[in-house]
Amino acid sequence: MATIGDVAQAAGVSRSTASYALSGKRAISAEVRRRVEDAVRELGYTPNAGARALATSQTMVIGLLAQFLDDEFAPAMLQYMLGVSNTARELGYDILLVTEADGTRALRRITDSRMVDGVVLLNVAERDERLPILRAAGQPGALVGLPADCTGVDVFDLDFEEAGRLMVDHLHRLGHREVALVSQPEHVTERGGAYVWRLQNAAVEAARARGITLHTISGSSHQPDVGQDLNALLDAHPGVTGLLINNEAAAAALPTVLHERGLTAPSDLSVVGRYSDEFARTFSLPYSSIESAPDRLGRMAVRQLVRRIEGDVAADEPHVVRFVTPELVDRGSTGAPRTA
Amino acid sequence: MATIGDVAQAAGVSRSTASYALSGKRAISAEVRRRVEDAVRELGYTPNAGARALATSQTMVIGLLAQFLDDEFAPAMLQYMLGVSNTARELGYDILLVTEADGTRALRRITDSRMVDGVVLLNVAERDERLPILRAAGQPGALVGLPADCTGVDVFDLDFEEAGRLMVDHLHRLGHREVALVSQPEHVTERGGAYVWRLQNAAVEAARARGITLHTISGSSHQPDVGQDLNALLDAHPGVTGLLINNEAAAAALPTVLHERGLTAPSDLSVVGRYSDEFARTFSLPYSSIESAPDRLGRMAVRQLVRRIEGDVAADEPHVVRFVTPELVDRGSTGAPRTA
DNA sequence: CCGTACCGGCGAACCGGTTCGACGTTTCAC
DNA sequence: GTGAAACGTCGAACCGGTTCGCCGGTACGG
Repeated sequence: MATIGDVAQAAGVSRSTASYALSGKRAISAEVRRRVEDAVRELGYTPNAGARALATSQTMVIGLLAQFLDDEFAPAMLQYMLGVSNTARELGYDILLVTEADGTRALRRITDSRMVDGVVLLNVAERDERLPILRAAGQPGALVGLPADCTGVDVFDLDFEEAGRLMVDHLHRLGHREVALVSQPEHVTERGGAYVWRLQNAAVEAARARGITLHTISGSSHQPDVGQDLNALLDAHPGVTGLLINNEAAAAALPTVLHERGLTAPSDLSVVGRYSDEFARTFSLPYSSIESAPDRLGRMAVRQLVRRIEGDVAADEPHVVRFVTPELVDRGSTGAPRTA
Repeated sequence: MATIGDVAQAAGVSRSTASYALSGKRAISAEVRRRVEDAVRELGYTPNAGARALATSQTMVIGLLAQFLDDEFAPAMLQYMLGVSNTARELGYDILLVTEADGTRALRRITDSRMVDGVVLLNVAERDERLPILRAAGQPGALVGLPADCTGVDVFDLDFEEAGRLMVDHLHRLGHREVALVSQPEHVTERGGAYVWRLQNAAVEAARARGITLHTISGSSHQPDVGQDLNALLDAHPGVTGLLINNEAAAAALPTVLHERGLTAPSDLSVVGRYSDEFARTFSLPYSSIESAPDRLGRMAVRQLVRRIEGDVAADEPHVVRFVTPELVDRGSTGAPRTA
């Protein structure tokens, strides 16, 4: 492999001059610049990433910590990862992917060894063990998901409270008076997936304010079971005319369940989900839903992270906690309740 | 951050001695080793990855090129990625994730700049543009997917020919005489997804050998459409008693289609799919299927790649092309044909 | 008793970049 | 005509590791 020394020699200049000619950080005569650029082309020179990282203490790599927890719906994670990865590349960064089960050890490893310039944490829990380590590392970090303590990091998440209200209000306006909310499995909540009860609490509150009945259950995240959960719910509350689904597995199972019970949306039952548009298209879920916008959140996180890395933002500028306003995508699965 | 110089100073030895004490590449007295290790602990020393890479020309990073093509079923890719990532970590390597649309440019970038010690290519096409670049790079590479030209790389793939035969034989043995195969969309095949027709050709051949009728169609990879494709198929060939599904989207859509037509498997129709067990569990697909073993393939690819990187295998040792023997997971969706 | 081998440690060079300070030439204002 | 500023280039130092060669001291065999 050609080094910058080879380039300099071929162009008949010193190494430093070659470096300046390529970086443009000092004035270089047009003639010399041309000779250097020719040499680069001819030798197929590409700077050695390790050497550059050592000299500049910048790696142009962002760490992506994706936590795949049991009982969580994996395909949804892919959307976030792609949003992060593609945006990073657009901004000139590569992605070091970490899927290690022990996220704390992994985070320590990549920050301590200076493999990355900053870190994106996905699937952040209420009290995420990775956060203290990230703060100690002194590297910028951006989160997708809302922890209890946001100091020192930039945080991005869907506004799940607003999502809960929106779901309830939507059905309330259509005339529904008894609805049910299916959440993620309890493991997820206990492990710190705060978004589950953020949405649920807001929905409960909105239902009370509107004076309508809201049943809440947590459905399994695996498939034979979640179908049974849904059936049990519908059996237990025959008066329910609307379903709110904050559980991807439940959403995916719902078409089959409704078929089996001979129900169709929206004539028999109104349904509102909460998942990404991509997810809806892949599985042809015909339900109106709150767009969870994973690619957008990943994109926002990386954008802000890169601003911090590159110092475009003053070090003392307060960190942001930004909530994406949920939008309801109408797929025609809601209407007036059946006039039982 | 502490450097090895700091460690050496704290331990009262030279930098080289500290290095040898940690690497064990030369004999060091127990006393000195203890002092060095204490200093490491005390200072929280972690070697700088860039510096080490520069000195050893080893980065301990593997490039993972995941190609997300339109009209291909994205969630399946995640399984491969996780197999690769987790195995790499077990072997001491980190993963540089590349999802760039232009895989050739990305591959050139990460190899030329020596960011990685080797590369895993996913979703390899019949004539993959990334291959010539990989060969020119002179870095070891492992592929998941079978290209036309395998020279210079290690290749791992499911034995799709055997899978096609297995599907046909299985239904033939049960007494079926007219079956249909649903493949991926034609875009996928045209773009070089050779596995589609590798399976199909073998299935056609096996059907001829057994003297049974096999209809073949290519279904859409998106959902509203693939359901229609399936309905059209069943309408056109009412004599079909068995369905072979080599198309994840079709498999996911099938339960709904069968419900709508009032059919159940296996009493009305026998069904054999081709997808991963993980996929089956996530979507509760109740069909017997050929296990596509994405995690296993990813694991095999990384294992072999690391062997090459670490020189455990002689440079001239022939490269391997290894086919995983498909296994049929019985989920009870096949039986004797209905005695129409 | 001497030569040799080995042990344990040190100093220096090297990996391949970037960047600072210096220095000789021009250019230009006064 | 002279001093200062700007321009273009170079040499050297540095980033933080690893590794090679060397050397003094000790053990050991002949």
